[in-house]
Parts: sequence; structure tokens; C-alpha cells
Amino acid sequence: MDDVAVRRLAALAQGTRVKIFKALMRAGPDGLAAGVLAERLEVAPNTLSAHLSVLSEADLVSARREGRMRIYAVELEAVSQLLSFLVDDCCQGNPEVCAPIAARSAMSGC
Amino acid sequence: MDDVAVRRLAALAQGTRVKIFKALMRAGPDGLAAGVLAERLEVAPNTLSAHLSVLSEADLVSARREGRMRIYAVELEAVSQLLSFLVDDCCQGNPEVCAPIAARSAMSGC
DNA sequence: CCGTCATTTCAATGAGTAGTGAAATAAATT
DNA sequence: AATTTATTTCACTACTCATTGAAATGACGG
Repeated sequence: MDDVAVRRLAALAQGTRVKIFKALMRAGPDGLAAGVLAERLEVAPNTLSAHLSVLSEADLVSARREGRMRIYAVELEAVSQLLSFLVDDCCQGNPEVCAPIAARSAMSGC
Repeated sequence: MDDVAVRRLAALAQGTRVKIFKALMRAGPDGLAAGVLAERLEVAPNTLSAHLSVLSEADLVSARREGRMRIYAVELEAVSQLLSFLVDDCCQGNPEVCAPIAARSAMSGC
């Protein structure tokens, strides 16, 4: 559990990858083709592929084939698990301490 | 904005640091002394200090002095910002897509 | 089947980072 | 002031990781 979270955080802890992640978050379940991402983010295809592989091994994104392109999409379930991991058991079980902060974060814009 | 988030993710993307972070999350605003953390997590004091410094520069934790010990506590506001960053603008502005997932995550256990 | 498009794999290089022992700082106690 | 306690800073080593060019794989159209 703990290990998975670190792997996911590491996958996101990089400038290019976090941009990829956010682009895929915006795209939602439909996802985006690797080539589209490469062009949109101005990243070399091979570099992008390496980053997608990291995100993929962390299960933060999944890939499917469509014709000759490969479509990547965010794994919302994994994102949800990651957010939960970061905040669960917080404030010694006193919700009122951080409830006001929790209120305006966490997928509220989603 | 983007840069801050990556810095914070990088700070959390490490086994020892994520344990420190979770311990401090559990402790809440009261925080924990560096020494207590070192003993509880079985980390050498100098190693711990380096990790706390990383978390601190990412503004995920703050430090205060109390007697001769230094007390570290989580910065809930920063945590909140980080969670928001990860999920905002998601699913092309179609809340219904990820709302069910959002429901059971994000400071819900808090 | 042959060429082309989309993407990945490989090998190599340079940059950043975790951990350690030893020394330094800082505050309280005697 | 000297000593002990709590923590940080320093210098160093080993390791991991991002990026790049070149070659390889896989799928489609002629």
C-alpha cells in the first residue's frame, strides 16, 4: 500500500510527467494519443514514451490501442486511492481540525 | 503554481519522507519533535533532518522551537493545495464522470 | 509484400539525490 | 563557564533518473 503510493508520487514528481498527467486528467476517460501528447507538450516521442511508461507502471494511466495509435487515459481509481492515502488517519481522528480545509479541495473542481 | 506542485510531489515521493509526512498528518497541528520522529521511524537524526528540510522547503511542514527541541507540523493548507492541483479541471469539466470516485476520497477519513 | 506512420526499445551521458560519519550549532542544566 | 541534550550542517560516495539519437516493432494502405 505504502509502496504503491510512493511509486505513484514519484511518477508525478517530475515536470514533464505532471504535465502529461494533467493533460490526461483534462481529457478524462477518452484519453489522448501518444502522438497528440507529444505534439501538444512539445516533448520528443521517445522521451514521452519513457514518461508514459513510468506513469503506466504506477497504474496512474492505462493504454489501449486504436488503429495504429496508442491512446492513454488516466486511471481515476488510482488517483482517488492516492489522494486517500495522503490524507487518511489525519489529525488524530479529529475531523474538525482539517475539515474546513478538506472542504474546498479534492476533486471539488471536477 | 505548477512548479510548487512538482516540488511538493517530489518531497513526498520517497519512502522515508512519506512516512514522516504521514506521522505528522496523524499528529495534526500539534506536530512532533524531530527526535521523536527519528526514534519512532528508526531513522538517523542527520538523515531525518535532511528529509525534514526537503519537506520544509516544499512548505509541506513547518517547524517551531520548543525548549531545545524542534517541533515539526504538517501544513494543511499546502496539502489541500496539492490535492486541488492534482484534480482540478478534470474530465473536461464533466463532474459526473469522476464524481463517484471523488466522493470516497480526499480527506474523507479526516 | 513494401513503404510509411505511430510508438517503443536500446545504449549512453550527464545531473540530481539518499545515506553516512564527523563536526558544528543551539539551548538548557549544573 | 562547562556539560549534556537536541538537531543541523558538511563532505563524500553510491545510485537513480531524464534526455537523446539510432534502431526496432507494429499496424495500416497501396
